[in-house]
This record gives sequence, C-alpha cells and structure tokens, in this order.
Amino acid sequence: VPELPEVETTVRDLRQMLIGRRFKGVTFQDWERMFATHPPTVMSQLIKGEEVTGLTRRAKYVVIELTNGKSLVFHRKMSGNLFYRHTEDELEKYTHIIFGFEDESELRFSDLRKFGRVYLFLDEKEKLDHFAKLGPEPLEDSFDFAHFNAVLSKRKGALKPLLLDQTLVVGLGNIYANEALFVSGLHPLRRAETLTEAEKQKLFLAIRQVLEKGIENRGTSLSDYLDGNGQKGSNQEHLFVHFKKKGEPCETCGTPIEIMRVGQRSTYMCPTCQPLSSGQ
DNA sequence: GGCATCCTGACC
DNA sequence: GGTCAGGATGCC
Repeated sequence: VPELPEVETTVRDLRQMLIGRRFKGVTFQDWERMFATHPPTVMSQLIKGEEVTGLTRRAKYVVIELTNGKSLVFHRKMSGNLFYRHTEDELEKYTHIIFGFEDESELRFSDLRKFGRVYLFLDEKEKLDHFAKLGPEPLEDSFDFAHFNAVLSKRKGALKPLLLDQTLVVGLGNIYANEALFVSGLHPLRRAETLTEAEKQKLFLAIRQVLEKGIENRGTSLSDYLDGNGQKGSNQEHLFVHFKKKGEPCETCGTPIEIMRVGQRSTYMCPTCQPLSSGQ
C-alpha cells in the first residue's frame, strides 16, 4: 500500500519520536516469515542496547539507523503499518512484531496481509547491497530531467509497467503511477520508445508533482494506510483518476473515466485527456 | 512482457 | 464463490 508519499510521511513522523531511544528487544507475536534476515530471537539479541540515530527513506523502505552501523529496515508491501506507542496502549489488530525501547515505549509492525518484511543489516555494505538494484529517488535534486531522459531512453514498452518498475525510478506504485500518467496526459499503454522530448519532460514533472502533492496531504488512505500515529492521510480526497468509479466524469473534461487492466493492476485513465494517438 | 504467488478481508 | 486491494519476485 504505501508508496513514496506514505513512507515519507511515516518516516517524518517516526523521526520525531524514535531518535535517541534505545532498543530493549523484539517481541514476536506470530508469522516468523516477516523476519527477512534473522530469526526473532537473533534479531532481538542484535538490536538490544542499540540506539536510534536517524530515520530515512529509500524507495518504499523505512530505514532506521542504529548505533554501531546497524540498520533496521522495513518494507510494508500492501498493508503494513508502523506505529509508535506506549507499552500499555491497546494493541492494534494485525500486530505481528513489537520492537521495545528501554523507556517502555515501542514500535509496532502491523500488517493485515503479512507481506511486509523487516530486515536487520549489520553494516553499511549489507544495506547498500540490498538496495543495489533500486533506481534513483525522484524527489532528490540529483534526479533532474537529463537523468530521467537518460534512464527512460534505454527502456521500451508500455509506460504504466515501466513506472512501477523500481529500477527505473523508485517510489511510484499503482496510485501515483496512474495519477502521474493522467497529469502528463499520456496513455498507460503508450510505448516509452515513442515519446517525444516534450512528453518525457511532462512525465518527469508529473511524477514529482503527484508525489509532492501526496506528501503535502500526508499520504493516500484508501483502505489500510495509517501514519506513524495511526492517523489517516487525506490525499484520497484529491486524486484525479485513481479509484474513481467506472464512468465517473473526468474532472478536467467530463469524459467518463475508464478502468483497464495493465500488468495485473487496475489502471484508471481518461480516454480524452490521455489519448493513445501519436506513435502508440 | 505476462502470470502466479505470498495473505486476509471486503464486496458483489 | 469469485474478484479485487498502495508490492515485488521468480518463473516462462
């Protein structure tokens, strides 16, 4: 569920609350499969006594930097959430792992669908190796149009699956890919190799625009997503096409929104604003 | 590229 | 009971 804006919002929330806290250990509720690098008892031993020195985001991963070069990394996949709570607070449904701090507060990993994963990397190299295949961060200054143009020019095929490919550019998921294509006026099946320079420029700007808007609105809460305090975001109220009902009019031109299946994902688009004309 | 797969719950 | 849901991987 969480795409870049949701992960960024969570990281900003947790940064305020976690930095400086020292881990006591890990309490494992069920579903050991969520531990990607070490079994629960081993991970517990390894983080015990380590202090949180920083929180960052890489792609859709939450990265918690610890003392001694370690990092605790989460991927929430479809339905995972991270909450900062006090030990006495009532447990949220679907809580699978609890990371306890020495001061009786804790970080909880809840996930209805159990696709989420937690990783512990013991040094910088382990972490970088895990992230090695990820593409550039779309909101960083280093990701300029020249860079985007260069990476996109090497790729072929329909735009929608390309935008979801985290080796091209990270952070987009189904919601923001649909929104970015609408904003740039490009059809989801338009082939990358047929794009003009001007169209690539539009797409580049649209990607940044929809992601920044998502962050301003503290993420899109359509079903499961909640921030680090358990609150919903509001971006679902500001979507152009994603999650619209079939036939609902496009806000720009009034044409009924179409829903099609592209690469196993629901793809919402306006046939008037996103024609499949030039080039295909 | 397309497809199944990992899961649970909501909706038709 | 079938389909679908903010993701990503591994198999043709």
